[in-house]
Amino acid sequence: MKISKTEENYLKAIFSITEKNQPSASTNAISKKMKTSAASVTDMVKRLAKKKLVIHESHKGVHLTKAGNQIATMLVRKHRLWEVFLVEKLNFLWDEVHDIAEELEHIDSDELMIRLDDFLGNPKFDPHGDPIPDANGEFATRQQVALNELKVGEEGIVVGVRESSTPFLQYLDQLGVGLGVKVKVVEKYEYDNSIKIILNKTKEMVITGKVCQSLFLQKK
Amino acid sequence: MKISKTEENYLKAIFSITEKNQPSASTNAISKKMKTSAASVTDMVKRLAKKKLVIHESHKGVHLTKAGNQIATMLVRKHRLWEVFLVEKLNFLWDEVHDIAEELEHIDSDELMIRLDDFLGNPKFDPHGDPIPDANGEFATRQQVALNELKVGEEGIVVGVRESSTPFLQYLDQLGVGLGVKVKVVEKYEYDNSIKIILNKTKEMVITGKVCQSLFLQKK
DNA sequence: ATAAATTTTTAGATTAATCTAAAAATTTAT
DNA sequence: ATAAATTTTTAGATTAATCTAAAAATTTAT
Repeated sequence: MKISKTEENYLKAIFSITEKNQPSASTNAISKKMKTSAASVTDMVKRLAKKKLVIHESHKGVHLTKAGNQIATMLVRKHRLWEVFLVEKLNFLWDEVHDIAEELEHIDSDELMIRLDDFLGNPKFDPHGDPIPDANGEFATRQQVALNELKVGEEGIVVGVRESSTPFLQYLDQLGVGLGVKVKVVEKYEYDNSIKIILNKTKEMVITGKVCQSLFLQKK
Repeated sequence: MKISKTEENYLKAIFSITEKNQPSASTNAISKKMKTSAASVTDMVKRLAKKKLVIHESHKGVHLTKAGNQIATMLVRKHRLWEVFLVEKLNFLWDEVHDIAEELEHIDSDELMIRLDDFLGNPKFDPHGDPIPDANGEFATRQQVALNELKVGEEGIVVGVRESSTPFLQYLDQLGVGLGVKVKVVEKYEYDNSIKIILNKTKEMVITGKVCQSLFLQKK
């Protein structure tokens, strides 16, 4: 069965909406993510349902079938592997790779992905710290906490970000925060949830509660 | 101006037909290459003409404008650079890369191609020995002759093939012929244009006139 | 619990890319 | 040089993906 690039993008949108325990994705939520009209979504959802990639009850939202989920997961795998390639091999910055990977993920060749995976050393996480599902669709898990959950005196290493928008990533670059950076919590300010930290045992700074929530660390 | 993948493929088809001094590509020739009906070609050609990518006189065939030629050349550049990547970095064989490169060539990012080119060491020829146009669209040239033009006693190194079909390339693999192989002409048989050669100073064999015509060598 | 607001679907159109069949134009062969 | 063959174009349809406007269904608020 042939699946168009557009259909693939809808599957990915539904996947990302239902990822966080949401039982189903609403027409509106999908149209927002896909930047199309709600009417287009209704149409497309019907087509995907005919192909058994989603389950749709009128006015109740959609969720992926096993087959649909498999396709979406492989798109995530391809996206993240290409991002590793772009950063590790072509020296792109972590905030520059999303759009290109968005195109590369639609290249259809299992053999290519096997070889790319090997070439990259079978990475388990992408340049933003997001897990790369393996060829069977299994996501690696990792012991991690958001920075705002650390107590004063505790230390950790940055392993991921909650959000991969270009502005956020560039802001982190400005602060000197990236994956692998050591963080020690020096002080916590209840008043606005900001935190004073030391980066790599050298650089002291205060960061806002908003940023703290979006940084994942592995405790030491 | 946005150019669809389909439009790009038509431009490439017209490029490859007109490449060998043909002043224009006929509707039929394009339909054969694109595996579509002649009617579809007429339609598409009109659309490309409206975008100033081709010149079309009814019933007389089409040729690329400067802009159309530029796009086609960059597609060739991208195709061949990706082929180098697939063979050099991902260890694909030279007969396995065409279809994947056919997809990768449509990825639209100048920055990506600059970095890929650098990563690969700015190669001038692809895994089949075909020249890779530079970012300005200039093709490298090379002193080369077809094997059938060598005289008895002359030697050369295989630098290219006239045809990159999978069967031909696999046949060459079987013979032990690939880019970089040294060839010495030992004898020429007028009767059927076959030639007796020695490969890499060790392996003697007779190859047919058909194969001789399709192998390009650099004389020593 | 019903009216108002919101969400979703339906109806009807549009555009890109394709098709087949028929008509028109061009080329080839006698 | 004209008839036959071939090539190209036109006409009219089709499919995927999209849209706006209106209708229908659901949810929210009084």
